[in-house]
Amino acid sequence: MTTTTAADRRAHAKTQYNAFLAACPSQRLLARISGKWVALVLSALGSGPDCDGEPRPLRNSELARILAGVSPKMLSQTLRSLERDGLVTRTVTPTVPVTVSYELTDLGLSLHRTVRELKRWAEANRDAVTANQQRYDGA
Amino acid sequence: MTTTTAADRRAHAKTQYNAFLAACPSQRLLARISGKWVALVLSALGSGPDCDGEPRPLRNSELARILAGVSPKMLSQTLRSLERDGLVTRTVTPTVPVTVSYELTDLGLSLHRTVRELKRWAEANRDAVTANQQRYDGA
DNA sequence: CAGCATCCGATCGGATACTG
DNA sequence: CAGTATCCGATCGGATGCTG
Repeated sequence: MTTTTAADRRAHAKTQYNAFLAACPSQRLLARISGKWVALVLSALGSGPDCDGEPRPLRNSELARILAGVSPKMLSQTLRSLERDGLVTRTVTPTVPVTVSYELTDLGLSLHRTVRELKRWAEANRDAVTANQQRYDGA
Repeated sequence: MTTTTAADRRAHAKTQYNAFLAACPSQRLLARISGKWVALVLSALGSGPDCDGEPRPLRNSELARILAGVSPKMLSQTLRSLERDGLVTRTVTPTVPVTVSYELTDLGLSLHRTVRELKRWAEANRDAVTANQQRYDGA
């Protein structure tokens, strides 16, 4: 009985596909930037504390202030994953108490520019999307 | 006792910030495209079944085949949210059994182009990021 | 000041089974 | 064929408390 069921085939396809997805750069990138705070951190570091200036390094506490609602845990977690990917650098200055500052790398800067494109799309089409949603919900 | 604690202030800031985030177009956009299948659906509809052609409408089952590992639930859910946002159209042809096809709207097409930029960044920098991660993990 | 550990609720996504 | 409903595990993100 070589009954290969549809479920079997799907299971196999899924395994294959998961492997593909895991290697897929687009998926990895999306996973990277889709965190709740990632884009905001990139934005803060890439546009300065007022979100409309030049890139410049920021201290942990400055970031915490700019990203008003962030918990220490998520800020830390976000920054470490960005550091791991080589998108930001972490610099420790051994003052008392210690000072830590974060800065975009060139790689991070280039991603920031790309993300800004997305942001522009969002700003340009926000109203259209909202209108579509309301039309859809009303129908 | 007007002891406004740091926690109080943070709670307030958080409420404010959550409201801001909810309205923030960037956040909404990220929430939109960061679903596991959203980018893949956009990509399939925007580049044809071989992911390297012209945009063209696809049937539900075609999408299911292209996105090999997707469950019916997530495919449906993803498509409906995209439809709600006015990024895809859903067309029902009353054959027997019914035929449903999905197609990018102009809005969806413009988002697809933006997402492709991200994808290009990912492909161009995948190796650099992977190398950074390995260096980080080894250290 | 910076960051980690723990606990917990909310949400996401998958498996399965069922309807028009 | 297309879509829905339910259940469940995994993950995400927040709150709190503690360390160097």
